[in-house]
Amino acid sequence: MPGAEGSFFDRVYRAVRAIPRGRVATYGQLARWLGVPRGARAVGWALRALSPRRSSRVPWHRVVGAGGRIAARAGMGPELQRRRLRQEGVRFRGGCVDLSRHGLQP
DNA sequence: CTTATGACTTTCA
DNA sequence: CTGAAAGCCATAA
Repeated sequence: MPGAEGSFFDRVYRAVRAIPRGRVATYGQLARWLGVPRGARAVGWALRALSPRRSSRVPWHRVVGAGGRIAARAGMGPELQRRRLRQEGVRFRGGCVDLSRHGLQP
């Protein structure tokens, strides 16, 4: 466990911050990592509540949906997230991230 | 305390 | 492969 201290939000942020550069994690995996196998939505909630100030220290772009699908909000996210991930050397297959290559545990 | 919402996931048709 | 439905968690009102 990455640290069961603090609020759920803090735990989520800490977990996201712990994602190494060039790798991505899915909501479900983060939830499982936090001890809540079915709390994927809650993780998304925490990321949605991220402020621009906090986002600077939380690599939210490294969090994707199941199968490497981009789940960011339509309008602001998908493109920016894809661009940032590619900037970190993440390979894309179609419109999805190659989890077999950049998954949390390859 | 109850209801509604959402950057999700899985299953079935 | 695409689409719809149900399930589960935390937060806000």
